Amino acid sequence: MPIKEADLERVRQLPFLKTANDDTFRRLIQGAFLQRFPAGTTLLTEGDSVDFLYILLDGTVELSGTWNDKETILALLGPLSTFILAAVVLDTSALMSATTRDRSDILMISGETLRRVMQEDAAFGFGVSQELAGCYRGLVRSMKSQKLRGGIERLANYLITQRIRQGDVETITLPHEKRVLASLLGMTPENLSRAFASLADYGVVVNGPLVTIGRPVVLKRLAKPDALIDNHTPEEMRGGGKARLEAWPNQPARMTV
Amino acid sequence: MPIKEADLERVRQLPFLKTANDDTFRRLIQGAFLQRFPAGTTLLTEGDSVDFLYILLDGTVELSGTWNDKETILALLGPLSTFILAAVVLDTSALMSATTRDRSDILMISGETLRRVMQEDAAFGFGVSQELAGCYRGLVRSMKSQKLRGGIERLANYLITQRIRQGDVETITLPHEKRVLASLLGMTPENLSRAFASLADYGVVVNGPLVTIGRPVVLKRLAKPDALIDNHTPEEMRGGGKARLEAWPNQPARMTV
DNA sequence: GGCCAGCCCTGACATAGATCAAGGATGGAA
DNA sequence: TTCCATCCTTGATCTATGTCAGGGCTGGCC
Repeated sequence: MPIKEADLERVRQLPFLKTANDDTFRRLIQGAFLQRFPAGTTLLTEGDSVDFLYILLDGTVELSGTWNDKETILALLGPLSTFILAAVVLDTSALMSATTRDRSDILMISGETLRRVMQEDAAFGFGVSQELAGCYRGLVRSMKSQKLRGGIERLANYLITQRIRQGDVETITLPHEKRVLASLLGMTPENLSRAFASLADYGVVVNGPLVTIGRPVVLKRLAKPDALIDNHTPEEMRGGGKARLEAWPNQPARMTV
Repeated sequence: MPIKEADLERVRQLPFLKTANDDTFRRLIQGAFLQRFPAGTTLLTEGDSVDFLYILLDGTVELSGTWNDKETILALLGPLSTFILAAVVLDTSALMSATTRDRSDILMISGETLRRVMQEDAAFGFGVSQELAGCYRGLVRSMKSQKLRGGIERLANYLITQRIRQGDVETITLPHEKRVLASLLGMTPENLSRAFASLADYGVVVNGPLVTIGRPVVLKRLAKPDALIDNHTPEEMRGGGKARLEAWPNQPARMTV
């Protein structure tokens, strides 16, 4: 699948590639290729050695981990997300599996090339560091959410985050199946159902994938959102450019825990 | 407190400083200073803006997060650990609080200088990326442990990890108070106590901070340790040098979840 | 020695969350 | 249309974990 010029333009705007010089960028995409995967494709299984950096241009990718026949979703990525960067930088095997959840267009960049050019283009290397730092901070937030909050509180905060990211609308659309959301939030589908049911007392009405937040203030009083856990950054992340916009440098709508 | 030559030597051996050129290193330590803190000092509260990179030369530091009057310990660091690197790289505020747990010697490096030299010395920048990637992977491991295992299993794996790091001895010494360990493992002190009690059936005998693992094989059958969650890297990390040694590039004995 | 604070353990109890089982809604395929 | 698979919900039940209260042990200090 040929790489379209428009795609290159989009990729070039990624924070960690924006700082790269033209030669670096050229070398990175030289050996890169774009591939379209159907939904449900396993791109990578945990433990696999990693040869490519993946950049999701379109679609959805799920990052998951397993142990003892149990599985949990660690992140859900939307377009213009980078993944398994850490494994590539360390030239080691992946700790998470990556699976497409929708049909997805993915740009794959040689890991070896990436490591090489990082050591020659300091500005690019700095960009990669920033990206990694953002990923790290995203995980810290997830971890705090997981260890400090109960299931209902995690859900309430998820809804509030979605509401902001979808533009302060009254009715949001859940971007994923409920059982997927449940795993992301660290609970069973049954418990997610019950959690939604308890939120009825707080003005939350569920209708399939549509969730109406009737009394945001009341919900907020329950959720107690916190800038040091919940990343309420709306849409304008890409564009601001240099601004610190903190963690998750390139995270669009759907991500979170 | 003057920086001793021996300390500089040790710091210079940190993986992410080893790759730096001499000029970079000189510039980093130029404005750096070494400070000794008593136990229980809060170095940084979550939400604070971060001006320095901290390098723990001696002692113990706890990284914690809070929400809604609850607190949880996210990591315990021993000598030659770097912390809040991510916040420094992004020039943003800290997501975790940092507190000394023993008397600690800490080297503080100007964050601004760090960011500047990263953009001039690509090899150093690459080292920082590797360090960040290692931290990220450490957190992924913690997250998987937290979401996929129950409390007893987390404890069992913690003990197995400690046993390996302390040199495959029969009796290990818990490096921290039990209530601290409980928080790190994501449970209450009461539950940790009970978890230890249930491990008696698996040959674990507790005597204050001394834990004897009588039947490691039996314990292992319960714990089901997994290379993609538990980092069983023993001591020789520092020294191997270039080897990928994977995550947590500079993590000595006490760390884990 | 006697006192006190901090840490740890234990039991009783309450709550959150998981599991099991059943049934309803939806949507695609025959 | 009918059939079937998938997803979601709900109730009953069980398990894990948190909470509260009591008490023992230790070590510092008067």
